[in-house]
Amino acid sequence: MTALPFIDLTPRREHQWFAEGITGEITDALVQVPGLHVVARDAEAVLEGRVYEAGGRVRLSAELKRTADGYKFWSQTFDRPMSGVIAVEQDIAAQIVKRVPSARGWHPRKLRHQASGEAYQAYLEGRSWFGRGGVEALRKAIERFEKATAEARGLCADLKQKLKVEHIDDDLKQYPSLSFYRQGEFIDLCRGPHIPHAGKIGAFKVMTIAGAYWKNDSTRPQLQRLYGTAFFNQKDLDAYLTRIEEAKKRDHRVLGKQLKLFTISQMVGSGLILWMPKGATVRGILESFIKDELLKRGYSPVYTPHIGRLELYRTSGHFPYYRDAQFPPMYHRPSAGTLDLCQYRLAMGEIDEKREHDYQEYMRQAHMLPPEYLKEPSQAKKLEMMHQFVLILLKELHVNLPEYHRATNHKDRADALLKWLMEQEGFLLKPMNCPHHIHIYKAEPRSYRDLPVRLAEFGTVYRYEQTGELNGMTRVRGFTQDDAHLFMTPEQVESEFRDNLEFVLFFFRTLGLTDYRVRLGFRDPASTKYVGEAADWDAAQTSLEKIVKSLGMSYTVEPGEAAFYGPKADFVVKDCIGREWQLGTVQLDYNLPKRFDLEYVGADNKPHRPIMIHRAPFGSMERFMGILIEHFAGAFPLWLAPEQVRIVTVSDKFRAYGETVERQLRDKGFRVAGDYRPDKMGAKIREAQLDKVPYMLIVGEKEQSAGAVAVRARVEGDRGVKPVAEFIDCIEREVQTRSLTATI
RNA sequence: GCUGCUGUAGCUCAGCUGGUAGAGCGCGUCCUUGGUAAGGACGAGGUCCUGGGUCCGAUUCCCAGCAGCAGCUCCA
Repeated sequence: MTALPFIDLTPRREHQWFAEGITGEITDALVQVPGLHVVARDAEAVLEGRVYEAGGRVRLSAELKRTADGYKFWSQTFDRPMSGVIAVEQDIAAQIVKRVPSARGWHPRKLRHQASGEAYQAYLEGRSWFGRGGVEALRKAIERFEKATAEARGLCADLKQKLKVEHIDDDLKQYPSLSFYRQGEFIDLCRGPHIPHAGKIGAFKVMTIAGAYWKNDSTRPQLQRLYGTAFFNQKDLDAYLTRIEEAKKRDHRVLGKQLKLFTISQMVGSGLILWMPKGATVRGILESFIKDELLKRGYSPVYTPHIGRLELYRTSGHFPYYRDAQFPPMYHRPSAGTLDLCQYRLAMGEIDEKREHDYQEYMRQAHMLPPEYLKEPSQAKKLEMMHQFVLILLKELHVNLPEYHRATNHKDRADALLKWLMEQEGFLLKPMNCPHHIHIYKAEPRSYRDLPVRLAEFGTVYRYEQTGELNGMTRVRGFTQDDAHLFMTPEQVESEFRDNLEFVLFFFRTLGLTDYRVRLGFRDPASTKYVGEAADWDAAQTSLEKIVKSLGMSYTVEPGEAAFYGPKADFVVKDCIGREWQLGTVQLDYNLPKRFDLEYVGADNKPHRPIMIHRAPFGSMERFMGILIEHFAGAFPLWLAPEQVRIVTVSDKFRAYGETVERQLRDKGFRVAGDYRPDKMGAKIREAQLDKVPYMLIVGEKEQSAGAVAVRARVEGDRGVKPVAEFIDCIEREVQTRSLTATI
């Protein structure tokens, strides 16, 4: 091991936790991570800036892929469990080491017992990979070889890579042969391609490490995944990192705070947006903009309440289908909630993790949680205990439910309970507006002459999103959709759908949103989550694609992305760090009209079933606002800016004149503020710049005597002195045309 | 929900492996009355996320919870 490189993992506070040599062992262990090659080089490169190497350079490599940003690389997911815990630097380095598989006798050993805490040292036993191959091994070419599938399976089994074996059995056995890559003695099943050898990587950085489900399936085990990026040289890497930093400055969560657009309070609840005056101003302008357009296009405004009876959502299917993503139902009888929970689980026939906590809580409150329940490992027995609990509850409530008692299995018991629950008055915070709008449609008989009926509302809905999904304004638990539901004859579907796509495009164009993609969400034929007849789906999907084609839009068809009731076209945009969000959406629905038994009278004087379109050009005001903040980097165009003009006085003496200018602008309907503090003008200008106010009007001696203002545009700077009236003309025009200039 | 990281003043963060905390910006008061991105002085402001535990002593170490961040899963 003499001249061999090693990683020095600097512990958080001191160095003496690790015996010298341990670091080499860690490198050694890293080598064994499937898909991760460790390369020794001459340089002082660091891993995440904190892992130093004595005589060489550590590099990670794996699949390289060219992207718009350069090269990206990521490791394969690890194949074996970890067994060591190391207290080192708090970030990446520790994570890598922590996750290294145990193949070579990786032993954690308690090093020292602090007053309370424990520190661990970990060390490896066994021969060193470097020890045998040395640096030369790392410079070896990465070679590809192929094996017949059966042989390949055997090789993976020999390497004790059980997930690879599983992968072959599940998905790869259809291929006659499989490819491997080898560097020295490291062998990995991989489709490739690979770089010729790891030395090709000039600079890399491990970006993040995170869990990922095996085969992206949340019921399967979770593995660790390393994300990194690699470039041919350090300069390109630095440039890339700088670009990322710049992008993060556009983050709507950062700008929203800085510019006082919105806030989120833990007390009010996570995922619930509090729109501050400036954010609310922008939203209000957007809403009026939409409302005006809707009126022009023949929509009728409606208002509906924020809650509805559970029965409504049972009929629509939303309550049973999205049960876990909703706030709990509200029953008048408190115990009905508990029975509802039991009914749900008896119906499912399993104890789901998500509801277990709630269930135990109810049981505990009812003094009905026996220790046996907690210890019971069998799901079937737990369900049986739940059933016994229901019996007691029914008795105590004096609920006579003969059907429940007669039932011999959980499914029938669940049905009996459901029947009772349906008689109980219960409400749900509305997760969707459509059921309410449907009942407006149903409130009067409809003739084909009335169609299409277009009902629009800024409808606020509530969904209990998983904690891990919440994200600023883009993923929240309460949001307002710029929603509308259209009811029409089959003949009208095509033109209505087309109009709506154009509608969305019109908004996006107005706001300068050009970087989006169109996604056609179709049914996944293999999935059971969809309702309705296959024939309806096929018809809907075919006509949808036809319309999109005829509009000349580029799009991708994505099976499995449909709503449960119908196919849809979504407009998807990226946020400042490249994550995709669905904004505008137009959805076809043949199912809800059936569920709610909607009708219209046709020309033949017979009842017919209308077809529905759900559409929301912005998606939700919250998400749209979030994306818009990032799109404009907080610098809204004049027509949207919460503060359009700021008066800046050169000194205190000109306050009175400043106020007359302010009044003139306000009378014309502009959003204007005056900064009359006795600070230096330069400081006040700087503040207005940072507040991203489009126009500053500097007033002092010169302006006062001329009845004018010195105009400073946020982007171009000083534009010279103008009479007030002339300035007003200018900005009136800019607002009317919804100009997007000066928004950088 | 899962994996990992983080949680200190209004904001951004520092606090050197345990002895009741600091900076910059912001805020307040006073001085300064100026010409296109930061004038100066003084001052106020903190349950160090919450709850347990270890210890003579915990912001610091341990456990649990909550919240935020990144990724995965989900997204009507």
